Amino acid sequence: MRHKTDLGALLAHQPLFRSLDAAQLAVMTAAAQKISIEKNDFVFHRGDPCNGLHVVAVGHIKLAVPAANGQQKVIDFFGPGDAFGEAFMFLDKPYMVEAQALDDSLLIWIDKQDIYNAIDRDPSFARRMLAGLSLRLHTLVKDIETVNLQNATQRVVAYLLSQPREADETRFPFNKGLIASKLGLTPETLSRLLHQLAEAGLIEVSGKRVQIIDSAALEARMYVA
Amino acid sequence: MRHKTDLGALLAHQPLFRSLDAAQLAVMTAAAQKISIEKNDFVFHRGDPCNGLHVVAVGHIKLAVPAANGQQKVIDFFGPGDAFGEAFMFLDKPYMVEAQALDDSLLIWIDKQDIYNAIDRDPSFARRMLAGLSLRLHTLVKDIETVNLQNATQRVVAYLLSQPREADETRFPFNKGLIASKLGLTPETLSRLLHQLAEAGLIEVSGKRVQIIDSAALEARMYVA
DNA sequence: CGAAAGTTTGAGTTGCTTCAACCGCGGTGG
DNA sequence: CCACCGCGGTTGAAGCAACTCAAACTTTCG
Repeated sequence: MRHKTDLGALLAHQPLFRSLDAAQLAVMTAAAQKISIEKNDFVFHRGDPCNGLHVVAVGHIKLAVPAANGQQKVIDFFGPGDAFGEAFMFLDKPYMVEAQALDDSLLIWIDKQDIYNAIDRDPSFARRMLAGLSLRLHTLVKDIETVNLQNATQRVVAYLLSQPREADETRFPFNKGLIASKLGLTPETLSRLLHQLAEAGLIEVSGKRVQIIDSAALEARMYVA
Repeated sequence: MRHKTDLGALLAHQPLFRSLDAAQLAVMTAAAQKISIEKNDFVFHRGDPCNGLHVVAVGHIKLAVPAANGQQKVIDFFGPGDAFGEAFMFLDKPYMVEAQALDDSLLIWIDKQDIYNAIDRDPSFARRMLAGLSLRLHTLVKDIETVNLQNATQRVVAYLLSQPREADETRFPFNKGLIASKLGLTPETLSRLLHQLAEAGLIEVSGKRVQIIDSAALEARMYVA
C-alpha cells in the first residue's frame, strides 16, 4: 500500500490551500488531479496553452527558457509546496517557459476555473495567490539585480551563502550545470571559480558537497569590485 | 483653475479600479491620496517601508535597483494607468528598488489596508491585481531571457521593434542612458550599436527619433547569432 | 550665453565564453 | 568481476564582445 495517495490530504498540506475551509477543500479536491512524472520528463513546453496551475507535492521541477542551440536559461527551481505556472494562467497566455522534472515527482494540477472560483469565495485564498506571485516577482528582481550588477565571483559567493547549510556544509541540490545556468554562467566558469575559492582557502568542494571554511572572507568577496 | 484635480474622477479612470462599483469607488477615493512629484525626485528609496501602492495618473516613473558606485539597473518604466510597488506591499517587505520621477508627475497612493479591503469585497478587484502582478512577472521573465540569451545587437533591435511606431518612426521615450540600462548595456555600447545599424542602412537616428528603414533586415538581426 | 548634462567617438583592456581535450565515476553488460 | 561506455565535471588555450577610461562634441535649460 502506497502512502500519500489521498489527494485531499495531499492538498491540505500545501501552503497555498491552508486557508481553505473543509467545504472548499472538498471542492478543490474534486477538481484537482494528481500527475506523476518521471525524472527528465517535461510538465509542459514553451508555447503550450495554460489552463491551470501546478503544485509540487513530491520531487523537484525546473523552470527554464529554452534557447535556439539547445541552450537554456534556468529561471528557478521548485520543490514540495511550491506552485508554478500561475502567472501564465492569470494572463491567459501560453507558457513562455518549459517545466522539467529533476526527480521523479508528484504534482497536483488544478484547473483555472477552480482557482477563480476559490478566489471568488475566499478572499484569503486570493491574498495567498497575491503573496505567492509577489514573492516570485521579488525573486526575479533580485536575480536581475544579481546578473546585471554583480560579477561572476560575487554571484557564486552569494549563491553559496544563500543556500541552507548545516555545520558550515551546504550542497548543490542539482547538477552544477543547472546552477551555473541559474546564475547566468557557463559550467566552465562556475567550475573555475569554485576552484579559485577553494584555492584561496575559503571553501572546500567535493562533488556536490561544499564546506564553508571562511564565511567572513566569503562575504567580503561579495562587496569588492 | 486646474483640471484633473478631482481624485474620484481620476481614480475611476485607472484600469485597476474599473471594476469597482460606485460605493467601493467612494471608499477608495476617501482613502486615496494625490501625490505631486517633480522631475528627478524620488517616490521612495530602497529600504523604505512599503505601506501601500502607487498608481501613475500623469507623468512617468522609473523603477531601478541602485548599485554601489552610483550605478543603477533600470527595472522598468511606468506611465499613466500603471500601478507599481504592489509586490512589496503584499510581501510586507521594504522596497528593494527605488522609484524616481522622469517627468513632473501626479501619483495616486493607496494604503495597504484599503487595498486589502477592496480585495475582500470584490473578487474581480483581486483578479485585476493578480493579472497585474502576472503581467509584471511575464515582463521580467522576458527581460531575463533577453539579457541572458541575446547579444547586445539583438537586444537593441528587439527594443526598437517593440516600441510603438507610426509611419516607421519611433522615439526613445527617455534618455538613451536609461534605455541602455534597461537593456543591460552601457550608454557607449548603445550608441555604437545604433551607429552601426544606421551605417548598415537599417535605421536612421537623429536625437530621440528613429526611422525604421528596413524592418525586415532588422528582424533578421534578431535571429542571427 | 554659459554651464551642466547627455551623447558620441576612440583606444585599450578584460572577464567571461568558446572550443577542445581530458578526467573520473557510476552503471551496465559481457 | 572487470572492461567499457557515457555523462558531468574540470582544465587549458585562445578569442571576443562589451566594458572602462578619457576626451570631444551636442543638446538642454536656466
